[in-house]
Amino acid sequence: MAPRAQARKRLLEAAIRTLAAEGYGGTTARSIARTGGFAPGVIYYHFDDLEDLLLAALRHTSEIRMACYEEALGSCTDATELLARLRELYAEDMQHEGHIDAVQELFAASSASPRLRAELLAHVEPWADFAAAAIRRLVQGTAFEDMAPSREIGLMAVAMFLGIQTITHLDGDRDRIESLFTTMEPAAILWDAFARGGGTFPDK
Amino acid sequence: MAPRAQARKRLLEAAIRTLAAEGYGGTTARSIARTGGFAPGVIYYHFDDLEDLLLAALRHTSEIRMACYEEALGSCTDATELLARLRELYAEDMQHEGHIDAVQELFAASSASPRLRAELLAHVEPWADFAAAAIRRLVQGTAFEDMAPSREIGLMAVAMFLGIQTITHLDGDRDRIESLFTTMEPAAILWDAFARGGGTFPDK
Amino acid sequence: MAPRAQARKRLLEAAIRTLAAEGYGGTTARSIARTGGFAPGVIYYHFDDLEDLLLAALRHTSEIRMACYEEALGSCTDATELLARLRELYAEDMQHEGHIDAVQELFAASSASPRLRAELLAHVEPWADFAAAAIRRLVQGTAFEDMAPSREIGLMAVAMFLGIQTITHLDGDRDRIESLFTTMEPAAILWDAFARGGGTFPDK
Amino acid sequence: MAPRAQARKRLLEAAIRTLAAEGYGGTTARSIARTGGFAPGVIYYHFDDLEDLLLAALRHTSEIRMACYEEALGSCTDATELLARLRELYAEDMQHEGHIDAVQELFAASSASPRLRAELLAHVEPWADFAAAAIRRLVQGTAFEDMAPSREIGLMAVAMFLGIQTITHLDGDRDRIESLFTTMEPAAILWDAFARGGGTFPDK
DNA sequence: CATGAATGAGGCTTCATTCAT
DNA sequence: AATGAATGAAGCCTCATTCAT
Repeated sequence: MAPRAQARKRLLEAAIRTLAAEGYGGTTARSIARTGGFAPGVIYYHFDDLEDLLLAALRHTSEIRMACYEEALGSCTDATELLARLRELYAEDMQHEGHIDAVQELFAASSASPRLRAELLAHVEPWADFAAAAIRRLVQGTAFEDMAPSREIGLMAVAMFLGIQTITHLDGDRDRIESLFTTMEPAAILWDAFARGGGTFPDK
Repeated sequence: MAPRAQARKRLLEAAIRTLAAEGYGGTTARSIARTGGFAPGVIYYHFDDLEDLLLAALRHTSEIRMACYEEALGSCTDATELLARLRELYAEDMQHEGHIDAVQELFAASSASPRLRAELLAHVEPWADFAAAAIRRLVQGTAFEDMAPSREIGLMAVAMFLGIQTITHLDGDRDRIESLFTTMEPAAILWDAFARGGGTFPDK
Repeated sequence: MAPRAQARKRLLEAAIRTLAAEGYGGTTARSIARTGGFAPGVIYYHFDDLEDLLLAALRHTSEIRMACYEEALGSCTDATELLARLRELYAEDMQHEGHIDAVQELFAASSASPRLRAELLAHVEPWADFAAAAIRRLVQGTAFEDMAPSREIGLMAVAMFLGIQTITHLDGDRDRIESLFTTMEPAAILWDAFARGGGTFPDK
Repeated sequence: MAPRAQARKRLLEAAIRTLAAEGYGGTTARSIARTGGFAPGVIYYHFDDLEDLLLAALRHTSEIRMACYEEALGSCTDATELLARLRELYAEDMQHEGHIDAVQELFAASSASPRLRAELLAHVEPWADFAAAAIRRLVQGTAFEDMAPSREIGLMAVAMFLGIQTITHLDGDRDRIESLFTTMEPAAILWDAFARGGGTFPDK
């Protein structure tokens, strides 16, 4: 790998790790450098500014995660299975360096930087589309098929994800999310029964 | 009103307005003082430090809004009506000095301050309970009555609210939220028909 | 005197003294603060920028000096006397905190700051006019009266002054200037004789 | 040409061009390298440090210009012609990569570096001598011959040149200099008439 | 109660310079 | 000979906070 690209990657990952560990407010040139074990000056050798580095880090991590999610959920038509896979993906996210926490911090900081805001907005769109597609697959063939204006529903799904993240962040209690997944399970089972029944509820 | 309390209130409101207008990053002792038309020093006369002021501002605004919401939604058992009232409340929120934007900024900043985090967490709980109660009223007497572990559902409602706020913040497009309310309308109508039918779907 | 104005004056004078002592390159927020015995932050309490402070210092010192020169030379019609008074003024300049050296440094730095450049240009104009007026008084009633397009001549006088400063700066040898004044003396005497002779050269 | 010497020359010229284009403040190792299309590191291969490069650049450009001036003015005994040739040389200077601007910037920076100051001083001397010689040729055979202590007059000529440069720099208006040359023309013509008359003024 | 001048720490960024390749 | 990544010091500026008035 070119030394240039390798160095950039080191910086991107130090930025992500710092965001996750210290929050946006604690993500300074110095703290990133400390995390990555390099001098603060290097940042400016590879990026125009801190904003530039953070933007690049956002793109870097978002691409990686989007690819994972697409592969894992791309062909899922079953609510129960969808839920199970989401649960796994989420657990995986939590272990990988804190990608999600980093992104969360960037959302939080968005009002500080127009460029960051624009970049985040550009990332929300594909995630909403992706969520909408997943939901469309679920709804297909049921009575709700025509009713769901899936664009808005996709956006709501992304919103819910963000909101849950935000709250989780507050107490650092990741089990809370486990408990939400558990809460959803019966609903997913019910849904699948309904959908398989051709869109009518099963007799109780 | 005691002059002391009046002065405090001036500070609290200046803090809220500054948070909404400049974001957390732009909320400094100086900018708050500029907004409120007083000297920066006053802040330290009434509060221990900036964190203290911000915490008090959070409590102040949250109490006021909670009272409004309780009065407006407290007795609502009808999904269509609930949606309509939420819509009104939201519009009202947007006009009142930016309470919501201010709170949003504080969520964003939460990772910077443990005390802030704790305070926000303490506010999420009652809002989740409140949302859960509203949902319980909706579900009562339907087939879903026993199924919904309403605590978690209440939390998801709050999460969704936060998430939608976050996204709205990104592009400043408040119409997007209007469009979500519109999206939900048919679902609310359908639900009411189902609920009034004693928990069975109406024949199509 | 208002504390505000007093503080500003302290800063202006510290800036002038630092410019004279350390040169433009050595005139940093820190060095100015060290010179004046205050914290670097104060500068930004009273001025927008370092540039702003330096501009204000230029105006401050230029006004003071212009007033002195006007008073001393305003009514001088005699070359010998003019020269003698210039000599005194110059000696005085050298003792007063280094106003001249400071201005010299700002000229030197002008290519670093468009605003500084504009300000200096605005100061050159009145000095050139002032020099032109002095020369016009000398020439009046002689054969050269109509010939001298005094605006340009005034500019040349200012240029010469600046250039001599620049060179003097190089070796710090102030006597060199004394020697120039001495060089000019016979020419001044000759001129006065010529002028008093109604514009014809005296017999040798 | 030895590759070594060729490389040095590239550096020298890049330094001159950068000084002229960006000013002393903008002349950094990086900006010089960018101008010349080489890596910043090369500078330290050929020179001890930046100061060393700048000093060498000063010598380089000064030698070249001095040779030009000597050739063009060396034998000129006529004020009118002297003026005309100076005008040409000056126009030529302006077109050649900005030698003059570069030197001007170095004068400006002189208080930052004792070595630079010494070097400039060493260059002023020969230029003053050169100017003195030119003036001596003009004065020869006139009534003023004995009066002019030409060393000081030479210095004043150099000073005036520098000062005019400084002022020109301020507004970037090169026509101003043209206008000064035009202003001097009648004086030169008058002088030549006087000198050719053997040192007495022509009858009017 | 309130003011506003002052402080000092710390943030971002640039730069001369070094050094492994 | 040349490259370009990396370093560490230092510059500008902002900010929470204090304190004399």
